[in-house]
Amino acid sequence: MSKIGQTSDAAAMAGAVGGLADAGLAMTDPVRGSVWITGQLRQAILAGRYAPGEKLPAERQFAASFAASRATIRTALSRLETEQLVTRRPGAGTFVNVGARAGNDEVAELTSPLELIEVRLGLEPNMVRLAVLNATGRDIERLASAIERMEAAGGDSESFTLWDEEFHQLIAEATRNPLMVWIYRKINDVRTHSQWNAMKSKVLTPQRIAEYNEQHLALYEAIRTRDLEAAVTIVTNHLHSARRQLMGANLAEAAQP
Amino acid sequence: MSKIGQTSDAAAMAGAVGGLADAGLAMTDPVRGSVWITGQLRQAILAGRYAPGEKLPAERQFAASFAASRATIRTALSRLETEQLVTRRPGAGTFVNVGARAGNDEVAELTSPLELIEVRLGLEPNMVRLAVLNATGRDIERLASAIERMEAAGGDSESFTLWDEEFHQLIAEATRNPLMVWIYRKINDVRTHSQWNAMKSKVLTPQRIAEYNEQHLALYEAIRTRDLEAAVTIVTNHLHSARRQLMGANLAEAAQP
DNA sequence: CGATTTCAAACCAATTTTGAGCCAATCCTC
DNA sequence: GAGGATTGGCTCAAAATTGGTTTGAAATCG
Repeated sequence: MSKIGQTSDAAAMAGAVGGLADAGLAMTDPVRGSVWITGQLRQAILAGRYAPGEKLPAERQFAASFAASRATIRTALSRLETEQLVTRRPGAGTFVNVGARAGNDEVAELTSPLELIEVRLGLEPNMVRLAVLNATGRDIERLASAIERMEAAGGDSESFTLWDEEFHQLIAEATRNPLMVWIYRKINDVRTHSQWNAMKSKVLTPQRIAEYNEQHLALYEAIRTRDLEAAVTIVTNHLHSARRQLMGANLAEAAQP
Repeated sequence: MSKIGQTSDAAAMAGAVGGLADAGLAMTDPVRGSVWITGQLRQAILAGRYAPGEKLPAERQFAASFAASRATIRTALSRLETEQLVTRRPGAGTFVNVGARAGNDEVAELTSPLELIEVRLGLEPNMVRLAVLNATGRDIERLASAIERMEAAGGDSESFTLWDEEFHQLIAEATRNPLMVWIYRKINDVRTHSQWNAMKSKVLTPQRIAEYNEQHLALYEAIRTRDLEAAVTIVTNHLHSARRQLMGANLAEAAQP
């Protein structure tokens, strides 16, 4: 089940990085046959692109979309029917079976670290802004105690990850905005589930952890003193550098297969 | 304000990577038949857009809103009646059953319209940015067909609300970012929830609907032509004006208890 | 070459959708 | 209370759509 999701992610990332090279080469396409189409549709269904019970587009429409013949589409759909993923009713259409849905956790699996950063980049500066404006004294106290614990903790990547997650959640709560808190809980979900973990050991060097801790401390100070501009700047810079490092790690990893 | 401009270089790289993930560019929309309409209405009821006991719009009006025949609407409503979600009384109308509310969504209940706007202000400009960079041809097509439906639909608040929600969700999907899609689904939940509905009739005047439609059209054009700056500007202005109007309505309401 | 797959076109049968019209119950205004 | 407007309930036949199937040629690959 989830095995497929993982492979698709890996394929997507590999394709993303490798694609930069063969962007202009346009070599022979990797088998755009019925098996490939089967995979595409299976992934689309599992990813929730088509909801359970939903009616899929008609075979003729798929044929046009995939630039394939209807017969090819039919063999692909037949496989999915064999896998109990869809049900076909003559005259009516093809429907996604109810058992074939992607749960909430699948979103976490499907989201790449880079995509995560992109979302955070839009969200966190604003979040910090709201935190500076709306944080209560109690919120600041909690942040302070979190900072204390940070300084007490060792520089290992494991405890850093845990602490980092909590720190961000506290900031989210400091906005006093229920929706923001909910969203950030989801983001933390993704953060822990995503392939970030795979390269965590490579990215989170002790030196870098120390650097991040400095930034966190500065951010806390900015929030405490209600220095809006500084807080936003710190977060923005932090995320930008994080993304830069992330992409660097991605490329480095893909360069030596 | 120049915050967005700074990210342009990095954004371009993100676009390059994300753009390659559209190997499934030949993906098609789910079919908009009676099953789809059933799902839309079911979700609307479960999300609380229509309060228990509330009277739904007439079948003929739904037919206009969904651009479908009345018979199609009737089969959809019949299914909802079978699910005990609604009750139909000849000559009177269709009413939401009292037990039809889904599990109380705390977040949607607790989030005020103003808090919602605050989150959207942080999220949507970035979302649109990613949409401009990553949207596939298929995404643009879907937006185009949505725009067509907008122009075909009447200016009533009912069909506007339905359409507006779909339009924003399409933009979220155009980012090709699973996390973004997930988050925006939640935002739409909150958006359509009760508190906003209470003042919907006051805020959504026909004139304002026309104004919003213009902005939506402009946004679509900006996305289609990949005009990043224009798209971000439109969204930002839109949200700011929405926020202004919202606070105005809030104040007016609070002024006369 | 031979085997497999893909393609294109056509037709069938099941199903859905549509459009029109009319009825009866209910609601609203005068 | 009377009358007009609105609403859901219902019928019916034509049109459109959809999966199922066949056939034969073309393309692909070992």
